[in-house]
Amino acid sequence: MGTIYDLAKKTGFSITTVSKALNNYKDVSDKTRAKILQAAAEMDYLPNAHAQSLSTKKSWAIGVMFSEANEVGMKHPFFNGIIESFRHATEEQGYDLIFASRNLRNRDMSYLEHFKHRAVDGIVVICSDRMDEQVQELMRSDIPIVVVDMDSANCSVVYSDNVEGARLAVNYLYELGHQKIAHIAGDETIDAGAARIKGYELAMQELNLSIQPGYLVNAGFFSVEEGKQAMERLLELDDRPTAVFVAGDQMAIGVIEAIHEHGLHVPNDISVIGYDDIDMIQYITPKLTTIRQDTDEIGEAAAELLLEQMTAKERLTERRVIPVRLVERASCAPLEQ
Amino acid sequence: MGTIYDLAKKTGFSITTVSKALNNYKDVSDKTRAKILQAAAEMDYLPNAHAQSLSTKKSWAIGVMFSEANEVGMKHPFFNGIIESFRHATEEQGYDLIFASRNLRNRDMSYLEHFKHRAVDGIVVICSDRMDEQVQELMRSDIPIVVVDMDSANCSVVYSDNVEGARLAVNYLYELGHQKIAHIAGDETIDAGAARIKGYELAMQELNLSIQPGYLVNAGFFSVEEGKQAMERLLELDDRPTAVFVAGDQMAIGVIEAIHEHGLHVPNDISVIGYDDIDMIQYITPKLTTIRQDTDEIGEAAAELLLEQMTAKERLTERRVIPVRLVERASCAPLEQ
DNA sequence: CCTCTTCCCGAAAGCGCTTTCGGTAATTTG
DNA sequence: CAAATTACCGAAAGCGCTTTCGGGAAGAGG
Repeated sequence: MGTIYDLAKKTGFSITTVSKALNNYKDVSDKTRAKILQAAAEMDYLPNAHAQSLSTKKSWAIGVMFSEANEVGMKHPFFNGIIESFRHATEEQGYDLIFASRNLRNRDMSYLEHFKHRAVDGIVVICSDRMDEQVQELMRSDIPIVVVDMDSANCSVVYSDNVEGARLAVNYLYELGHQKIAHIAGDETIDAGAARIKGYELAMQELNLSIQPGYLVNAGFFSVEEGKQAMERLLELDDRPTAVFVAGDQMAIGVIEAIHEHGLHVPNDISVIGYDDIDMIQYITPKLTTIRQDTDEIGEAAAELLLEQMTAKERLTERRVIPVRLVERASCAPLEQ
Repeated sequence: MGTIYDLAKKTGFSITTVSKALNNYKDVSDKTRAKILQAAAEMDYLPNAHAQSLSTKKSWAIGVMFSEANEVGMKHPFFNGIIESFRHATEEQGYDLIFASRNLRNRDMSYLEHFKHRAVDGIVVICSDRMDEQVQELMRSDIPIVVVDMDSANCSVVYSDNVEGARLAVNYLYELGHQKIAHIAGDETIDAGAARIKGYELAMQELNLSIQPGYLVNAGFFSVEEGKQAMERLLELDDRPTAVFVAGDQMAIGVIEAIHEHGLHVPNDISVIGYDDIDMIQYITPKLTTIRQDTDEIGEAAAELLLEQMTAKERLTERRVIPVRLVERASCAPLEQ
């Protein structure tokens, strides 16, 4: 591989000139640039990123923080889709993603510390837990940062229009004739969960529908199992809902399972609508009607906001709300009188 | 944050001593070490990773290469599970993962070049395409490397016992009374696909069953759609199989869909067994019986082999074959005469 | 009391690269 | 043809850290 010193020796120029030739400075003649470039090609020269970063104070690396909370890590299809599109968008600009471990050779440190240690140019947080002290710390720091799927006043954020999504769902069910509409919700400590609850309540109010006791049930952290348990609570009610809006597709899967186990039919007995539009719901029975979050768009927006912030020297706090839409499949049916 | 120079100034020692104190050298007294450590804590000192790497020639970073081939990227649940467990295992040793983009500031370079540029300590390749020139180049290089889900003579590899897995599947179907067993296969250019074909043929032979014409159908690259199409070809046969072993769960989903659309029932009319055991197949109807690949184990083994190789200075070429097991669910039934 | 260890510490070189600044040679201008 | 630009190149400092090596001070041994 070799260094610029080797290149200098080989071509007879100084390392200064070599470096300039490599970096397209204008004060080096075409002839010498050509010589140097050729020599570089011949010896497979590659600049050392660490040396570059050290002297330019730019690392071309973006740190990503995933929530470890629910042990989902990079397995969750929704967050996955986002990070994948985020990666594509930043990669085009020449950035690499680095997933930081939290221990630096035994001594464990915070994410912020680790990212400072690595001297990343920016950070993306993909994690729904606003209570996480680590996330708070990141948001307080002065490193360019963008937060996904969570709101915050003091840094750039991008998330889906959850209120509107919930409204779409409720209105859709209403148009099918349903009035007894329940909501199986995500935990309120998670922004997405809270916003969907808000949208649900708003929509019900707008339609002059009252939310019956027990119709709003907290199902925690979006897992299949929690969804199932929540639905079982609804099924125990004397006055059962005829339709239920579920705050996440995974939960919705559990919901359908619970309904089936009760000997009831989806959608004939109970209509179910989910949230997210993860791939797998096209293959369950019945195919799930849901509110689609555009992970591509979210990832791209996040990349855009972060890049913006890395070039601007000051802290920006733009908020980008990505539209959602309803995807009609087979899990909702008109209410039969 | 500050540098060791600041620390030196603050404590009155030389940067040499500061560095030594920070790195637990034994030739610095407890008293001065304590002073330096405290000063470091007070000013939130963090070592600069680039400077460290530059002088130690160790970056504590592992490059990961994903297949971009089928546009799955990090979305595929199987590879995802692997990378997640790999990450956990390497993180414990203090390594960070870096997902390299392939363009360095406009000029696009190969993965190998990029990894050299970044001076990673090792590489993990999670990608099934052995024909990919980029992968070949990586394997030929002298950077420590481990390859997942693919075989190779000249670097460390880890993959599932695909031959045995196929055998398990076929034997299971045979024990249920099936004799007309078809195989919807992955492409032979992919090692996993080829090995499962081999296992299928071997098992059939061991059972003295003949593979009828048309019973071995190539379904390409493991997608739902391709699985569906392959099954449609089987359904057109005069002498239909009573059971089919499908080389991947996603394909199996398509297979089941095709069968249902033909007005037939799984498993009563046709038994289906998949491969992988991805999460979602527990939620389709019927729940898919499958051969489980242990992604946790695979990821850990990969980490282990890579770490081994990074400490050993020479090239190791260990091969680790991870056992698989059959997970019985509801998509296979005894053959009724 | 002198010599030999042992214990601490620091000077300096080096890792590979960027960038400022100044200087010489070539070119243009009037 | 003299003066003023312009074009091209290199010395040197700096980025933040590690590590070798040598030397002084203190303690141990005779």
